[in-house]
Amino acid sequence: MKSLSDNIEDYIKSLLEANSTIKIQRNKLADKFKCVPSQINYVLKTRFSVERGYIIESYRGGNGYIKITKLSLDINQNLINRLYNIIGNYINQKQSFSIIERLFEEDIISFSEKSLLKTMVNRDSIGLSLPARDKVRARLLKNVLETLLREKG
Amino acid sequence: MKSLSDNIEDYIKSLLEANSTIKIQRNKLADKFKCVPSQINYVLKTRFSVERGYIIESYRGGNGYIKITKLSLDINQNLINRLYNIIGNYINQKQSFSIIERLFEEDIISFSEKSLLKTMVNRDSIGLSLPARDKVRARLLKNVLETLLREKG
DNA sequence: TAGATAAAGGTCAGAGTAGGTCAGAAAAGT
DNA sequence: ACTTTTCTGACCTACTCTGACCTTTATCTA
Repeated sequence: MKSLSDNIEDYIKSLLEANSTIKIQRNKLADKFKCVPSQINYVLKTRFSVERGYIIESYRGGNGYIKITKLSLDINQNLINRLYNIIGNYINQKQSFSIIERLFEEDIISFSEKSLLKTMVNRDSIGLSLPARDKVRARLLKNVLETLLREKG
Repeated sequence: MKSLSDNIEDYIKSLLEANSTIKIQRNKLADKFKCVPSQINYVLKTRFSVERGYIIESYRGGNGYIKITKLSLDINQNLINRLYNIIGNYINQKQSFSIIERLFEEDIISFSEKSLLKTMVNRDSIGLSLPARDKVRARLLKNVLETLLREKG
């Protein structure tokens, strides 16, 4: 059974299949899914983040809207560099999962590579307590991106 | 006389006969057997471990679930299991490289997966000093082997 | 035209829902 | 009696959803 958030996510993605940029109205969408408007913000925040390759812009006031753009980077090297720069000295599990998911969606890594990487940056695998864990994760992931640049760049 | 745990075990196994992957809800199941939810975790831990050929994944929050996968053990999986058991609580870089190399030679992982894994268990990627580094590496690698069991099973 | 009102969207705390962990009590073996 | 296994409950963590309150922009009206 899919959650409300999952359904809204699916709906937005289906819109993005026809067009890489779409405009939605928050209240209308909330109405369609019979939920509170801020639910839409929650979905955008958790599923359409920059790490996942989306840009969100919005405009308030009368005739306001939310614009969602799916970035499609043609040159992988650029994407890898960008992702690399998103990672600072620390990164949490959620963000790192988003980055790995992105690499998969852009065909830079295979499905099983995705699984392996997620396993590697998983908090239980690293097994340290914070903040050491987030620091190790950042290093692991940065090194992986470097390897990917060498291999697939 | 069968214990509660035995009964829950039997029930889960009967579900797994129809499908090698099932999703359950912890609270519902606990309800069905009139026990506390953590009893389910106990059963999963004692009867559905990796060593016994099962993989457990779960998701919290609304619409949360526990996913149980039964692995069909074949030759590769036996190898993976053996490698798994070789790894203790600590493993150094050299040993881990030979395990990864072995996985590659047995066609369990691809060339690029090999590169990624080596990057991950590399001492610079982990970046800690000994013995913490070898401990983290052991955990990482064990979890990777579990993932491989799930993926390539 | 300034000020009021309406019409968007944004933020954040907290309730709700679901699973995880761990120590210790209880029961079952030996 | 002692050891191992089972079972429970208290407390923890993760994800979802709502509602109250806030900001921005457009439009209407005195």
